[in-house]
Amino acid sequence: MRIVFMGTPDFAAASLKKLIDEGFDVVGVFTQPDKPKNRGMKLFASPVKEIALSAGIPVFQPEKMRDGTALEMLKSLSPDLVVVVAYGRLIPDELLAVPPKGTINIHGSLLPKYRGAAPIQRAVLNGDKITGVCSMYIASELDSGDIIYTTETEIGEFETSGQLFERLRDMGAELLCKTIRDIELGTAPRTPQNAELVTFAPPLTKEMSPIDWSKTPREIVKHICGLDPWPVATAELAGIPFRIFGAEYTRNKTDKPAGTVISADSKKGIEVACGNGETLLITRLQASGGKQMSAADYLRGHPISI
RNA sequence: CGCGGAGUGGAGCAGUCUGGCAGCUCGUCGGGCUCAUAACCCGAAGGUCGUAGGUUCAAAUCCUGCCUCCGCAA
Repeated sequence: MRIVFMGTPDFAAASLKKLIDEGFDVVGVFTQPDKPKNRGMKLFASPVKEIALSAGIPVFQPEKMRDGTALEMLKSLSPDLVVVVAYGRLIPDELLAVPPKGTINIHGSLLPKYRGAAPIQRAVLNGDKITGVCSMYIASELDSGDIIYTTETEIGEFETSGQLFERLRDMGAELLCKTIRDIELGTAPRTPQNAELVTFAPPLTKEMSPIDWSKTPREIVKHICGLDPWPVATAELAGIPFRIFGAEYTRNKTDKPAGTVISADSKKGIEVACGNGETLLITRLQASGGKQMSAADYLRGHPISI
């Protein structure tokens, strides 16, 4: 079965690599054009492109999806099935119509929950205990297609979006292989999404970074974990701006206003007042110009007196 | 050459502007004290000051090249 793969970031590259390793016949790869990134604004190829090139698979990087060139590229490959994983573009209907076995997608949530760009981060942010990945047929409307298979997993209390991302990425690659095999055998199920349960996961923005200390400790922990590795939670503690990476629960109570630094112990970390008179211990942070470090290490070089 | 920050014993920092003894908070090791400790007291080890060159009687400090790490820019 001739397969065309479309994807761009790390999340997609893992699936592509799995397909290649499992011996699927990947005849072509679509990925977004190289973009300038990082310091120096150097041009970077997407992770998917690197995998494809090292496997000797032809790479296509159309600038636009709707001017006809992408359609011609796809037709020339005469795929039986198209697989899309985090391509970063909507696929026009005329491309969806090309492969006889359909166009499928891997999504990082239990659809119909969390349609959209940031399903994994939103699940962490909202404090969900369960999430997962699913495979689905692509329909014209974003993430609205019929579900094929799902895999569930628990979210750790202190698991970051980045950590969950890696797990779901690998689970997604597994699920993709199973899905393709069953499509080939003709045994793949097809379940429409329950429209009443649809929710959306809009992209994260930097405006979300500042911690709202009036929330509960758990909400703040979820905020910190959900925004890691991007855009990262921020807070001003004792007047100093920090990026916050880790926290632990305490059993302490305080009558100080939310956001007040209660203690700064170079053995433990920085304890801050939250909502309901509860407190949270900040254990990992980064000051401007420095690198990420434990709060205890920071306090050894920069003592904070209460 | 997109903008900016930083490299100093094992960790985190000060010292650099104004050149002149390698310093602070910890950790480690040894000893002491205590019913007890992530407590306290005494002592010790551990550093080519990122790297290469330059200026100087003298460079962590001033000048130049290079390397590495970090933030912005998605």
